This record gives sequence, C-alpha cells and structure tokens, in this order.
Amino acid sequence: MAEKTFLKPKLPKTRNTNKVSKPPAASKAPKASKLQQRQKKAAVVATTATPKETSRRAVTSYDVALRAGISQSAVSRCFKPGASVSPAMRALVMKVARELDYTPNAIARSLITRRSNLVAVLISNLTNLYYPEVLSELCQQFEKRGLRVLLFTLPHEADVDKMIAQVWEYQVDGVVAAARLTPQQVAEFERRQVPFVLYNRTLQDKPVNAVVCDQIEGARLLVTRLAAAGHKRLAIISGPTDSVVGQERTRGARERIAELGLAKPIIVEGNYDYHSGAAGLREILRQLGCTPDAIICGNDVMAIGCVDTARHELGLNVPTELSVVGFDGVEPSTWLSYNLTTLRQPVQMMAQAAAEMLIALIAKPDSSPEKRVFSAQFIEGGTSVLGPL
Amino acid sequence: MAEKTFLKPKLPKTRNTNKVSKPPAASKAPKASKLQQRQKKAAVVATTATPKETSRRAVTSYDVALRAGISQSAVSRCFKPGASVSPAMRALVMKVARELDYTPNAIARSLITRRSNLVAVLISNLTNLYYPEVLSELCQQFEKRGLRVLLFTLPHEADVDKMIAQVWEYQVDGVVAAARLTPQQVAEFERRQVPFVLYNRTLQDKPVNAVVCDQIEGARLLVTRLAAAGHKRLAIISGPTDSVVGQERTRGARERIAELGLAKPIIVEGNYDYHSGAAGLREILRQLGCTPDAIICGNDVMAIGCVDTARHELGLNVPTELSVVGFDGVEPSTWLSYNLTTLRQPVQMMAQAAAEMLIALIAKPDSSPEKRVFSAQFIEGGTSVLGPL
DNA sequence: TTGTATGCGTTATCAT
DNA sequence: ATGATAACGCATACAA
Repeated sequence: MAEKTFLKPKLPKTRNTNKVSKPPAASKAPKASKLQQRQKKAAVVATTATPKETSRRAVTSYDVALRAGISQSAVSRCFKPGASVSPAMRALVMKVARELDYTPNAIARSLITRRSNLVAVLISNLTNLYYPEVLSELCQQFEKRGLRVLLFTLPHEADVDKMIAQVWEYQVDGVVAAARLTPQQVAEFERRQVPFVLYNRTLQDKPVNAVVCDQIEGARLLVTRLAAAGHKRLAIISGPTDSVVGQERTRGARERIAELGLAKPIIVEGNYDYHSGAAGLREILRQLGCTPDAIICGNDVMAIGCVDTARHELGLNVPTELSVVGFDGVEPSTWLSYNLTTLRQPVQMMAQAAAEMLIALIAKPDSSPEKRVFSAQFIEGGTSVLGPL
Repeated sequence: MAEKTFLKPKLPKTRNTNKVSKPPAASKAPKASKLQQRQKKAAVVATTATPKETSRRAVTSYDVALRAGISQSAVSRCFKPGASVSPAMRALVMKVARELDYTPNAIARSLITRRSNLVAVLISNLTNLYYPEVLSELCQQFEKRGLRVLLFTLPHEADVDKMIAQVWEYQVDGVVAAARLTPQQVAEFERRQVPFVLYNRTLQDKPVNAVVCDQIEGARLLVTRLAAAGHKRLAIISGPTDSVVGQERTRGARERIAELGLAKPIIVEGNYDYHSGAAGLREILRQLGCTPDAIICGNDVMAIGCVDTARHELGLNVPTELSVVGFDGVEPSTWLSYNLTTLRQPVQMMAQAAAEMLIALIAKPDSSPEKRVFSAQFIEGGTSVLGPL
C-alpha cells in the first residue's frame, strides 16, 4: 500500500508570517509554531529521559502529527466521527496513534467544545439499599450513551451547598438529583442553566423536569387492599419528615384511610433503616396498647425490621396476627424469609426515563419542563392477609 | 473601607507590542488583548440578549477582572489558597465574583495544572450489596479530601477495554479498581503511569498497590471453628471462578479442611446472588444424597439464599440440622431472620486505606508498591452451631 | 481533503 | 502585590 504523495512527510513550513520581526532589543525570538515547539520538547525528552523510564509527559495530538508528518488538525479530525478525512490519512494517523499510545485528552476537548460529557449524579445515601439500584441503572444508561458519571453522595451532616459548588466547577452537562435538596438548591440549578432531572421528587411551586413514582396513588392502593381484606386498625411507620417521598406515602395512606371511614391511624416516624422499623413497631404497640391489624411502613427495610421484630422478638405471627407492608420492592423484600407485600417501583424504567430526559434536555435545553410519572406495582406477598380476613 | 489607590480601575493598557503591524493587505487588525476581546463580547451580549434570557455564556475570570477593573491573573490568584494577595484585593474580587456568580472552571484549571482532581472508581456490579458499602465509603473519603469520583460500573457483557479507555481520556489522577480485571488491563494502568490501588484483589506476578482482606486466613478460621464444633462433612458454595476473592475463600477453606483431616468437601459454584445460594444447596444435597454438617458460602447473600431454602423449602432446621456460614458481613446478615455467622470485612477501614493510599500515590507516584492486608472479623451468629455439637 | 491560525479559561512565569 | 504573557491540548473556521 504505497503512500500517496500528499501524505509524504512534508514538514509544515516554518512560520514567516506577518510579524516583521521586532526592533525592541534582541529579546523575543520570533514565535515558533506549536509543532516546532513540540519538536524541540520531544528532542529534550529523548536526550534527557533514560531509556526505561519513559517520559512522564502525555502524548498529544502534536506528537502524533509530528511523527506522521502531518498537521495537528488532521490528527484531531481523524478522531472525530463525521469528519472528512481520506482513508489513507485516517489509517496513517491511527497507526501512529497506536504506536505512541495516543489518547485524546477529554479535558482539553471539553474546554473547546463546551461539552464535558459529564453528568453529575447526586444521591443522598447509598446505604439505603434502594439507591444502589437506581445508581446502577443510571450508570448503565449514561455509559451506553457516552456520558460519564460524576458521583456525589450527600451525607446528612455535610455541607451540601459546598458540594454542589463542585458540580458547577466541573462544567457538567447535566444533573440527576436523587437526593434531598432544598428548593433553593434546586433553584440554583435553574439559575446556572444546567439541565437537570429530579428523581422521585418535585417542586411545589415551579414545574421542573422530573421522573417520579406516584407515591400517593400507591399508598392509596395499599390501603384499599388492606381495608378490603378487613383490616380496620391501621398504623404507619413513616419515613423521615424531610423525605418528600415518605411524606407523600404517608399522606396518600392517611387520606385513603379517612375516605374509607377507618380509624385515624397512629403514625410514628422512622428514618428508613432496619432499626427504626423495629423501634416503630414497639412504639406503636406502646401507644396503642394492643396490636393493630396492619402496619404500613415507609419503605421495605423498615417493613423488614418490623416483621423481624414482630416474629422473633414479640412472638407475633405475621401475617395472621399482624399484617406488614412496605414500599420500594428492593431485592431483600423478595427473600423467602420475608416475601414482603409491597409496592415495587419500576426502577429500571424510571432510571432509563431519567437518562433519556436528561440527554434530550442537554440537546435542547429550552424544552418546557416535563414530569414523567410511573405507577408502582402492587406485589402481593406473604406478610399481609389480603383475602377476606 | 476606602479602596487603595492601586485598586482603582486602571484599565490595562492596550497592547502596542512588537507586532509592527502588517503590510500584506488590510486583512488582520492588530490583535486585541484578551481583556479587550472580553469587553467586546460582553457588549455584544448586552445588546443581543433579551433582558430575561440572560447570556448562556459562562462567567469567566475575565468578566470578573473587567468588572473589578483589575487583571485576570489577580482574579485567578484570589481563588488559589496560598497565593499572595492583599486583603483588599481579595475582598474586591470575591465581592464581584459573587455578584456575577463566577465559578472557576475546573476543566480549564485541569488543563494547565495537569491535575484533574478526578479519581476513577471501577466497580463490577453495584447490585452485589457489598459494593455499595464500599463505594459509599470511598466517596466519602475522596470527597473529604477534595477529589471527585468518576464512576465506572462494569457489567459483565460490556466491553471493559473500551470503558477503561474512557478513564484515560479524562486524565484521572488515580484509579481505585474494585472490579474483575484481567492482568493485561491492570498492566495498562502501569504503562499509562496512572496511580492505582486495587481493592480486594492482587496480581500474581507483579507487586501492586492494593488493599485487601485476608480471605485465606478468614476461610481457615471459619473451617477451624466449624471443625472445633464437631462439623465433619463440609460443603462449599463457591463464588464464580473469575472472582479472585471467591477463589481465595474456597482455597483457604479447602486447605484447612485437608489439614484437619476432614473429608474432601463437595464444591458447587455460585455467582454470589441469592438464587445461586438456593440452587447451590439443592445441588449439594443432590450430589451428597444427604445433608452435610455445614455449608460454607462464598458470600453472605448466597448464605442467606441457602438458609432460606433450607428452612422454608426443605424444612431443614438451621443451625441444628445444618450450619451455614457466609462472608462479608453485609447489613442483611445482621437481620434477626438470619443473624448469620460470617466473616465481616472492615469495609470502612479498607476504603479509608484505599483512599489514603491513592492520595499518597498521587503525591509521590514512584513509591514502591504496598499491600495493606486487613483481617476479617469473625461474627458468631445463629446459623451455625459453634459450641460442641 | 488538508494545513494555518486562533481560542477555550485557567495557572504559571516573569517583570514590575 | 500586581499585571502582562505564555502555555495547557484540543477543535474549528478559513484558506488553499
């Protein structure tokens, strides 16, 4: 495969441009072209570096151009999908690039294109058991579409504002927020003009892009089923007050309970973990003085804590003496020991929707806000009696 | 607080430098200074943009400098911790920066400093229940130390090499790999001179930086305890063959079993999930034709699957008829329904060690490889009889 | 199709 | 302490 003439190493001509040289002292030499600079550097490295300890300097497109005897822009073009490059050129560049281990520098690219291909994912706490599933799905989706995930976990104590500042610094193309944020923090996204999608949370006042599961609908459905099965005295172990999702679940349940004319439920507050489910049950029994017919827990893990405590600590039979239901449909809820009655969120669909939305938003930033609402799926497990009592 | 004289808006003098203008046609005007360019752009934006739709252009340090009547480098310095800036200057810059909502561009900074403050975290699959804990800890540690986490999840099917290529493109300062990588892939880290720490895996041939838990020691301890309690016929549900951790656990157990002169154990292979624990138990019973004294599972989730299947499907009493032990010490292993006998890995310490090591390595790249080995903690739960049988 | 020249927004190196 | 200027590595308009 003979090289075409125009690919022969023709060194770019030295730059004798409009700069008619300088009178003011013999200080500054005429500026060398970047390629020439590179040439010099390469020479320095070659003489300086010991053979085995190869240069710490990264290989750049200039190095490839120099070696191939072409221009830097030619190299750049060869790495751009739709560019107009002759096959011979592309082959040559790719060959040399491989030889030199050249990898395009995404940082430099981002600077010029103003697209970092970075998306920030904000997540409250990964220990929640539900969020890892979400994160996993989001990652898959974004990776599939050529976006990299910059992960921010927001522990409760930490200074969230300071963390969010980091998001701006890195010029992310978009943000998925599955974390507890104040309206002010969300407003900041808007002000910064960074496309963002909220996951399982919305704003009261402003319409925003969001993917949510209809928690109220789900909670109502749950109560309806429990009531139909004859449960009369219901109790609730709610999520923490700063969890929008938790509040909605509680509200939906309470509303439906009232509609059905059932007794006003006892509500104790949990924080989504196993122990607060256990503590919640004990507190309910203390307040009520007896066993309720059913306990609605703000998530599966609390429900699991509740079931375990009922069975192994209090000697209560679940479901015959007490029904327990949860929310989320995390994997452990399906384990044989629990086989929890719960409302499963379609995590995969929701994550996919969030990724799709964000990508569409990045492409077309001024679309009007959209909210995609998914329904939870009722899972009839073995921790509740749902036939007639 | 009167401004000092030298802070008065003194516009940088226009650039009448060595360029003695050009004869060749009236094409190129003398190059304007960056500040002047910026000034012009700002003007264009002001006249073009509608009042409410503020400019999409990001605010840069030039904008701040322009507004404050100082040089761009002064602005830059004010955002650098140790720089020598007068208090008055700093105050002025910060005030204007706040007014304009200026945020330094980390991308541009990275380009010049050659430090991205980005670390890549490579994780196999987040659905493993053990990895979210690791990831969470790693994140905390890195965030605390001013590094951002670029997350890469490696699904089994995906082209790992292509994913890793993305790591190089983003010029990460370091890598923590808690994923199944081939020795070639690890060698690539080395060749690229990117500091890296392996989490819970090492290389056979080369010494590498790694944080590991001593799986062999743990497995041996487990067998020792089981044997001391009188268990004679042991069986193993191993992790998948491509999991180094799993292999070591199996090897340690097998060696110790041999040393103690016990019968050679049946070994069936699982893939770390709940169902493969269940399937593993059934397979063991099939092969053995009877119940073994104890089953050692490659991780907690398989152990849980094993316990559940024994109790709820096969009607076996755990631990009186069958002991089951696991590895990891994930949260569900502590739940009352299981109260699993297991070896807990000190995840928090390990993650902290990994972060520390990587940061030290970034600061001093040519340190010789170190391996930090942690011991697992034996947790005596209720799924095994460990007193005399 | 290919090369030249420029700019992205910052930090670093000077000179002042 | 401050300002002017040159990189950093790439993509892109424009000229050829």
